[in-house]
Amino acid sequence: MAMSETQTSPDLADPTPKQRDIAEAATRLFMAQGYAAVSMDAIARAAGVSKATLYAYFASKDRLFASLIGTACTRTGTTSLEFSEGEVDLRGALTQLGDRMLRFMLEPQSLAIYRVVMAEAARFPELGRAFYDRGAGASRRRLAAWLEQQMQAGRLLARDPGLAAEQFVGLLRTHLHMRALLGIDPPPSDAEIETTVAAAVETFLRAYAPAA
Amino acid sequence: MAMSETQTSPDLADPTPKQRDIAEAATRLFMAQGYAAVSMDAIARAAGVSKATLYAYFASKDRLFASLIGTACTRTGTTSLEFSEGEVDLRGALTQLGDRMLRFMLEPQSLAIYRVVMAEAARFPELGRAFYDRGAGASRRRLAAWLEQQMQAGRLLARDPGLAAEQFVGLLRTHLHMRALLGIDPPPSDAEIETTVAAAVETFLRAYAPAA
DNA sequence: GTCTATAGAAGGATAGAC
DNA sequence: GTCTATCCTTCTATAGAC
Repeated sequence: MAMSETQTSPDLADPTPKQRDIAEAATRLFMAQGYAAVSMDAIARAAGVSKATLYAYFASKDRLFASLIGTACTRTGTTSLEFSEGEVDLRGALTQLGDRMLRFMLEPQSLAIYRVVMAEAARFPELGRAFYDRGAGASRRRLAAWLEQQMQAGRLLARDPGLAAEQFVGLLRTHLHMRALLGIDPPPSDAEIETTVAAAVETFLRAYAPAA
Repeated sequence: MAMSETQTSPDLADPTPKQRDIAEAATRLFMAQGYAAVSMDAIARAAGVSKATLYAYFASKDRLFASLIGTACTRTGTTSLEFSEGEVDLRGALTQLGDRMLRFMLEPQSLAIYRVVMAEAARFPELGRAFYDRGAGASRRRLAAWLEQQMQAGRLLARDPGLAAEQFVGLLRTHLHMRALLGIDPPPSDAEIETTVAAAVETFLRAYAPAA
């Protein structure tokens, strides 16, 4: 539980096939069921190895979980958002950006990692930080920088770009997202997503567009 | 696990002292640690009763959890939001409303229940529904109805009031909320909250205020 | 490195005394 | 109704054979 740094962590950069099997099975199970509900037995079974092999690669359940979820945070953090440079159709750019971000947030993978990190952030504080810094926080930084460019170019009103970025994301993250997180209804349709994005862009532009 | 409805559930409307002790202890533990991480032993110990007594009141761990968290959803769902009637200082009303909603969302209790319901919604689907219907969904309905009144009175542009309500809440739920959920930093200061609310109201009004 | 087998602790749930 | 004591299962982790 102390998560000491002395033990060998497997080199996930160059995994053996078994390491890959273990990592994939364990990640899938942890994301679906959370930390406490998944046993090392279940992981070993799902990975097709024995528990002894599992423990040969990962010193403990704690470290296995922290390592895998941390890695998952990094992987999902690298969502490539493309920010148009130079002269820009602002509405089009925001729509494309919003569409990409919202679809990403609604992916089962994203929802699962969000759920599990939130649930375990108290027990694994470094996961909360990793998730934020590599995920939402990183997106915020990049979006804020891009919005600041647009502000300096006079295409948006000069406001706090960080706050503007958060507001844009907030406008995207309507109850569509919450309901998906809660597993209340089937995945939203393309039409619902497009409606939400268009409305977010519309509101954002009405608030941030310079007076014509 | 099947959560059948045949078993006696304790009457939580008129609880004995022991029922109260059990309910309080178990709710606190479940909210802090999640379903799987809390043992019936731990609950019995925290409540000052034996496990047998625990099982005299609740047929299983499943039912104990579902009953308590469902109750907690109902309790927190009844956040009294006051909606000003008649002629209204719209900015003032929205600011007051936003302040109240954001502070409520940032309360440790609210964050804890949000986390645990998200984490367990797959195993306890009725909890996801209860949480939404009695919490965010109910607020949305009431806020949407109030916004619709304002729209009909000509104080706001006529738009989809449900979407407008979600956007207002989305503007409030910035990274302040996410960081609090992830336990990343200490509770936000009054100043941070007020800034966030003021910015949300400003953006919302710029988008929804009729042309002067 | 990988397995089978198992130790030792903790889990949910119950029997039986009072 | 409440307790103590216990059953059986499952858990994490490891020893020892190959």
